Amino acid sequence: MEPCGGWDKSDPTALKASVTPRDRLADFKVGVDNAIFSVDVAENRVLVLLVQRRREPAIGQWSLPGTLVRRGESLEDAAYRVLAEKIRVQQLYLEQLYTFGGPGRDPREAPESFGVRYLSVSYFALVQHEAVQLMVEETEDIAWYPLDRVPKLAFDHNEIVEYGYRRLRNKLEYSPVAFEVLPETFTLNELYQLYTAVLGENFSDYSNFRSKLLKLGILSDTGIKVSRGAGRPASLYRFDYEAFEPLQDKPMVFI
Amino acid sequence: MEPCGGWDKSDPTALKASVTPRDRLADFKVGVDNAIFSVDVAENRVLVLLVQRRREPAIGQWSLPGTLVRRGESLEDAAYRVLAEKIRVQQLYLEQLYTFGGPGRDPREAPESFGVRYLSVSYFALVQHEAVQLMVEETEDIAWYPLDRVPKLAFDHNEIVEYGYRRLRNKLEYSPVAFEVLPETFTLNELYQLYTAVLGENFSDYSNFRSKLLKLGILSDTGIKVSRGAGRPASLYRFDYEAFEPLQDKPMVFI
DNA sequence: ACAAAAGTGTTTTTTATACACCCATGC
DNA sequence: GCATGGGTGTATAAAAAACACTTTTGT
Repeated sequence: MEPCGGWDKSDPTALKASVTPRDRLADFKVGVDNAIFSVDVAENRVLVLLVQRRREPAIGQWSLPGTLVRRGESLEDAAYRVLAEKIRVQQLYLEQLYTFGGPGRDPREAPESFGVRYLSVSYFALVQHEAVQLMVEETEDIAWYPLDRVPKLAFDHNEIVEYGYRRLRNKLEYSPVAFEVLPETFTLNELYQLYTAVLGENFSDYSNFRSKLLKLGILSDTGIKVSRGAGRPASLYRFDYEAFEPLQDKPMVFI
Repeated sequence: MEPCGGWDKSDPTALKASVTPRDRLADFKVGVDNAIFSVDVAENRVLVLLVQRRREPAIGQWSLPGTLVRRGESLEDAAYRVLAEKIRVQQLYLEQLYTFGGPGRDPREAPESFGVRYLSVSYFALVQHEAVQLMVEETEDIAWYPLDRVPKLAFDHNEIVEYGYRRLRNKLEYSPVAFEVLPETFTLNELYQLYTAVLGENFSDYSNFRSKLLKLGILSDTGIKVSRGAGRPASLYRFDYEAFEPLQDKPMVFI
């Protein structure tokens, strides 16, 4: 992400360190923070899941749901665990986002201290908004926030949200994530709404979106018609995993 | 720049729980492994920098240059430090790649080591091959390997190389990394060779590549001609950072 | 002169964009 | 009937891909 110019950062103490390297190594606790997104199609907006911290540090502040990694637990397992603690959902997409791991924000992590370091591996998740059930406890607030109304979060979680949203837009354009988060059958308009909510109103007009997606040949018409209020009933489509398979390594654009 | 986790760092309620979560947290050593790529334009191939391990575990096996993170050292600093220990180079591009952190990925995680986990934050780097000076010590082998001849590496490093190469191709297509790794002035053919080596012979023909890049308006002709052996002398171009700036957030394709 | 590399232009095909218009339903 | 959302087609512009051709050098 950031190009780097001069790099003469060689540590003068490196020589000394090589004598007793073990003692100078940092000890880490590793945390996982999830940027969980969903799309509220009705309101045409993207939401992110926040929890209110009920412990120090940053008690009372909103933050991303996170946890420390336990013995024998993989990073991804930890991510799934926090997720399961906060929401119940059938379908979801999850992938690693970025790792934030520097010292220096916390005075207790001063270079010569013996305190442990805390590293955060962030994960990006996308869930189907309508199907999510929040696991609200009395002691903890948990809520969906529209992206444009996210408050100041604890730590640097605002940055993680930003980063995650960028990833969301890229994923929508270049991968079939949308189908991970749609019901098994859906109308093309529902798909279009999803894209519109994330990418903005002007990303493409509906009829061009239709033809482009249908031409890809990865959607199959179930033939079943469904009526959403007034107007002509729409066809229900299904994502065709078999047809997608051979395309999966090739770059593709879902605009 | 580095957020800490959203998890708590000292949990008083945890201790009175029947299963004490604090004790069940994993303790980590965090390592940084660099996938350092360069392009040998003359031989038309992509190279990755490997070192032969001098210490346990996996002694004698080839691996990516890596190190454990020290107290007070950021992840990126650690990445720059290993880099500086292995090579000397003026220009480079470096960014975080992925974090591998499953239990059991490092043999040092044996039971008798009291449950310490080894986590690897990998970094992707691209350097100018001609300008690199390898820091060869008597005790350590260090070498450039063509991608198609990379041996079985220690740990999960083959996977990291794969992942890094994928990143390299994407970066070349959608960002101006190439210019980070080219001399300040270069011929369009040198640029083309770089792209060809990474993306393969058939990614575009030379004349189309030329017109496309020139039409972007981010290269300025210095007017200086230079003769590479036989044939008509080529113009030296320079990457125009000012002209690129307004385009930098927009998606762009360098194919 | 001629091979080799640089550089220009033209033609064809494909893709993107805008938008006009028909279709099927609820009220 | 007519408003509403679903769906098809067409006309134009832009971009990608293929390739023929000219220019300038070394030998």
